Parts: sequence; structure tokens; C-alpha cells
Amino acid sequence: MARTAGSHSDITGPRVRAAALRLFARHGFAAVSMRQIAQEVGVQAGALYNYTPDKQTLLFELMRDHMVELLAAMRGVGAGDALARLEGFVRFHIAFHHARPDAVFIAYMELRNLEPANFAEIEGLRRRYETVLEQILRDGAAAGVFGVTDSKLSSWAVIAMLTGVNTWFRDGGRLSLEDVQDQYWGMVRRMVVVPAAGTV
Amino acid sequence: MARTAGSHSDITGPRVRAAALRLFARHGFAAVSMRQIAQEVGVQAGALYNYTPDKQTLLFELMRDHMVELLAAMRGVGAGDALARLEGFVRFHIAFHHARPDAVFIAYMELRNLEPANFAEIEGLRRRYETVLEQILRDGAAAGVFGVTDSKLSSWAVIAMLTGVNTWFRDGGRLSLEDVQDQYWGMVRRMVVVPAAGTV
DNA sequence: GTTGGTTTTGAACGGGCGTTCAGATAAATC
DNA sequence: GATTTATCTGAACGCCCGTTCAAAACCAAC
Repeated sequence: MARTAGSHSDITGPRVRAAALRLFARHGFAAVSMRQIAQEVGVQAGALYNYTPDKQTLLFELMRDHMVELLAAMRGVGAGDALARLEGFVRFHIAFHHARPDAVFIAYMELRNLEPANFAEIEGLRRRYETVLEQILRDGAAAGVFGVTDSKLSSWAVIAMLTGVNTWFRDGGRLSLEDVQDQYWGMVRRMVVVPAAGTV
Repeated sequence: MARTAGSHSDITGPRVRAAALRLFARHGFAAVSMRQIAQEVGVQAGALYNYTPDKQTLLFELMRDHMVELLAAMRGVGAGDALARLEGFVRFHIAFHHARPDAVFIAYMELRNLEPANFAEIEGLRRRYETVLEQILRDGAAAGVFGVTDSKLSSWAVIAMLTGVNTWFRDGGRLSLEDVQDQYWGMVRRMVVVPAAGTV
């Protein structure tokens, strides 16, 4: 024990997780072998077990870290009225997910490869995220600003729509990420905001 | 050759595909073995090769059949102005996808397990589907009914939102499928229809 | 430069993989 | 009921899997 700064394992651990993230996202958890991950890191397969007890835990920790990061980052979306918070949520969701395509992909596609206990934990974290949006929609509805009648259904609809950006958006294309954020915010706003009389 | 009505293979072929569909959706293509599929059918693994040349083709044909069915069924969504066709599309998409959760799941999750040529074919079919919605949005925009400025982006947003229903909707829950269709149609309508003056 | 802990290797374990195929079985045809 | 297809079995092929572990290599501390 008593690791010193700069020891090998301080750098190898992250490299293992990064390789696993890349490969799991590219080929799927079940299709990637520990030997492939080891080769990407430049090590023999047995050495991986210094950094994870098994393959399942490696997957689980990638997903859990991603969700925890998501929840932590979202805390900065902040205050204001429901409309402002909704705009913040939309722009944040798009930017955060765009910055982590591999982790997002895994978090959505590999749920079925989690053992029940691990699945439950990830689902709990996801529900916490969804609840934030749900609360924004409820607040806006209570204030008479949003015409949302079913905040749960609406939050699922919004999140699915926003997450879909990751399937088609690529840097350097016709639209910048800001363009996309603007357009999606416009769609979400029209979707939930009940027009005040006289604004048309 | 010269198969007679009622021969064994007339019934075993579909049973193989049904078992593969179920298992691929449940556990993922890479995690399911030919022996598991065979067991579900009640046959030895070798017998499967009377019905498919290999595992990859089995997956591909499941996805292709699903997409072809989708495109065929969508042709019945029909005519009318852009608003009516958009409503038809929304209700159709939700109903069709709800009736085939396993095929939908596979069609979205197993793209990465397709060989390049097979991937290209499935992608082409998917693009044809998306183009239908895109055209509806363009028509509505041209008619001044929709406020859509980017029909491609909007069609992706709508499809992602609608497909998301499959991840949470369950029969026998709080909402009926008709409830869900109504709510989603309301959201899509508000999202794209530019309100006529005086309707507020 | 020896010590003592940390990390890696390389081989092995038992098992499952997709696929093939000769031979057995079943079903349809005459 | 003999013959001809169609279908299935059961074993085998070569290969890869996740994981373990003794022995080797490495490396900071004294």
C-alpha cells in the first residue's frame, strides 16, 4: 500500500476505465473481452484484475460514475423561475451529453447487462435526474406558465427528445451545438409553455 | 424441395426467428448463443442452420423485416393536409412501436452488431422512414401551418420523442395507449404548429 | 544494494462459442 | 412399402471466454 504520487497504478486505473468505456460503447459489453481491453491498455489480461474485481463491476462503475457526474453537474443549472430553469435544463442536457457520447451510449444501452442490484442503483440515479425536470415542469404548471397536465409523461418526452441529439449530431456539421441548443429549446418551450393572451 | 403445406419447416422457421427476436431483445445479440436459441425452439443447435446461414444473417433479417413492415404499414397513414398527416404519423408511430417492443429494441440497439453492408441497408430503410415525417413537416411549413425552420432536425426530435414511449409505457398502467397518443399528439402539435392569430 | 511491497506476466482452468457434417430419422411421393 | 427428400442429432473442430495464481519484474525507501 501507501501509494506514492506518480506510481504506475495511479495512471493505469484510469486507462483501464477509458479503454473499457471506448470499447463497450463501440462494440457492446458482451462483445468485448477482457483481453481486448488489456491489449488497448498495453498489458496482459490478468493485470486488469488489479483495477477491477471483475468485468461486471467495471461496467457498473462506468455507469455509476457517469450518472453521479451527471447529477453533480446538473446542480449548477441553478435557480430562477420555472421557465429559466427549464431553459437551463435543456441547454445543459444537450451540452453534457454531447461531451460524453460513449458514457451516454453505455448508460442507455447496457442496462440489461447489469446484475439486478447494480441495475437498481443505476435506475435510482436516473430517476433522480428525471425528477429534477419533472419538478421544474410541475412548478411551471403550478405558476400557470406551463400547460403541462402530466409532468411525468412530459419529462420523459423531453428527455427522450434531447438525448436523441447524440444519435445524429456531429461536430463540424451544418449546425453548431449552440444552434442545436437554440432549436431544441425553442421546441421544448413551444411544447410546454402556454401562450399568454396577446403574445401571438 | 417442393415443400408441402404443413411441413415441419414451415412452422420451425418462424419459431426460430421468434425465439431469436425474444432472446436478442432480452439479452443482446452478442450475449445470446445459437445453442440458447435452439433450446428455446426445442432443437439442437445444428438444426438452426436449416433456417439461417449464420447468426449474423438471422439478426439482419429480423431487423430488415421489421423495417420493411414499418414502411409498409406507414403507407396506410394516408392523405390529407400536413396537419392531418402529422397527427396520423404520431398516432401510427406510437401504436406500431408499442405492438413490437422486441423488434423495436433490436432495431435501435443492435445496429453496431451488423456487418457494414447489412448496416447500410438498415440505415437506408430507416432514412426512408424519417424522410416521410420530414416531408410532412416541409409541406406544413410551406403551407404556413408549421413554424418549422429545420425539418430534418425537427423530424429527428419528434421521432426520438415518440420512440421513447416504448421505454416506459406498459399496458395496464395509469394511462391507456390512447391517452398516450393524445398527449404526445398534443405535444407535437404545440411544438410545430404556429398558432393562428386569434386562437389564443 | 538490499528489502519489501506492488504490479505484471504467462500459463492454466473449465467452459462456452459458431459452425460443420456424417449418419440417423422422419415425412412426402410414387 | 420402397424411394426420395427434408430435417435433426450428436459429436467434433478450432477458438475465445472470464478468472486465477505462482513466479518474475519492478520500484520506492532505507
